[in-house]
Amino acid sequence: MKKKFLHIDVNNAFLSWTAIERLKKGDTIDLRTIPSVIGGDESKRHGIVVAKSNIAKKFGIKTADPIYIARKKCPSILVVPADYDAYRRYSDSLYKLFLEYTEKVERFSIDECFLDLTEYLKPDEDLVKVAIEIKERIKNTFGFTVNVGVSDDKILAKVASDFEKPDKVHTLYKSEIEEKLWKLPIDEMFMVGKKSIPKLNRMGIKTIGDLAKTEKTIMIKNFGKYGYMIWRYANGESGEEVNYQEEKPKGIGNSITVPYDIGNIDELNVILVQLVEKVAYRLRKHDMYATVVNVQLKNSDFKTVSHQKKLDIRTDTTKDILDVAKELLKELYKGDLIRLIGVRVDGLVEKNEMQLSIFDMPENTKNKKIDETIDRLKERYGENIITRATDMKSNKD
DNA sequence: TCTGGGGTCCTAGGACCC
DNA sequence: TCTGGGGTCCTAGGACCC
Repeated sequence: MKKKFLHIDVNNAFLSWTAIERLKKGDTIDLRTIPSVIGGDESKRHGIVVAKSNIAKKFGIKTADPIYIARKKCPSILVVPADYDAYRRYSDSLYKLFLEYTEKVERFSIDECFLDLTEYLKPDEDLVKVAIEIKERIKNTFGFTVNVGVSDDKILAKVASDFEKPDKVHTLYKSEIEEKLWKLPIDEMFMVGKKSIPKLNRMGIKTIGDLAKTEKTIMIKNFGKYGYMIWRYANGESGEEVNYQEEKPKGIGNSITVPYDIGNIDELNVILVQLVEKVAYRLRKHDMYATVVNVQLKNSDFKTVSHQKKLDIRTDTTKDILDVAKELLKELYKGDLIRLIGVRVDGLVEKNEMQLSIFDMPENTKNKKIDETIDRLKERYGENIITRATDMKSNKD
């Protein structure tokens, strides 16, 4: 049976959502009607463009541009900070709305969802009509616009939602790919990034059609699995399904670009503690254990290095993770100037799957108790209220 | 270049085992 | 030792996405 997929993508999500929030709070200027961007704090060296208004876009401002570049392109640009709590709320409301249409909803990112309506439409119901209805409902209920892609292939639905914006419904059925997809330049293909483009160009592949018509075996020979994947995508044969079961995370990470380069390990350790606190807290909120700990450093030359360690025992305690993270940092740090430090836990497993080994319980009990207490305080008073006493030595001398 | 942060997936090479 | 080949696990790094 022919599948019925929708891909819904919020237009300029972060900027639209911030604009609405500010209007609600009495601001008279709609960020969407002026040259504006959502950006990080330059004084903390987080200064890049996260989202832009359509007017800002007309000045040539692109996502991930440093803000000083955005200012060069448009001196009158208004830079506004992000409000991730608000974004999470809008995302949740959207998701709830989609569940009225089908239980097969996949949250692909904070501002994108896939819907599988194959078994949820009445015989006389038209998929495009439903798409338009959803789009209009969102606009009327929340005050922001979306694009909806309609297709019988999941990835084609995603590509379709990226066609002309904003506030549009586009179809890209498999039967339409020759006319609507193949003429597009290769860089507009989903999953084709700037590293692959030169290599594809050298093979004479300039359009998505060129890719689709290249021999499958040649793509596999040159790009391996990845080559086969993008070849299928270009041919409208992704075969992918909507993953609507709530997906458990496979890893949880936290990293920060520090306000100034750091050249000593004691200072790095202090930040490492904060990062591990956050990561371990989120890990416990997911009711999961980690089996791998990873520490990453980026130096002032933007060179990135990382070390990871598989744990002997799965854990969710801050202390266990911190002990390993400190070891990894020590191994990793060669004395240069550090711009970014990050911690990740990987190889996550669900708690209920765990075979309780009585051998690793006693010494863990104390740390578990500490974590539970801290988590409760965080829930009551907010995430930033409490931080474990860090390495006091580095503050004393 | 004054260049963020959160993810997923893949690959290549080394260690180790039989 | 002038040392095969296959499988698995682990690690580091990179490409890509939003």
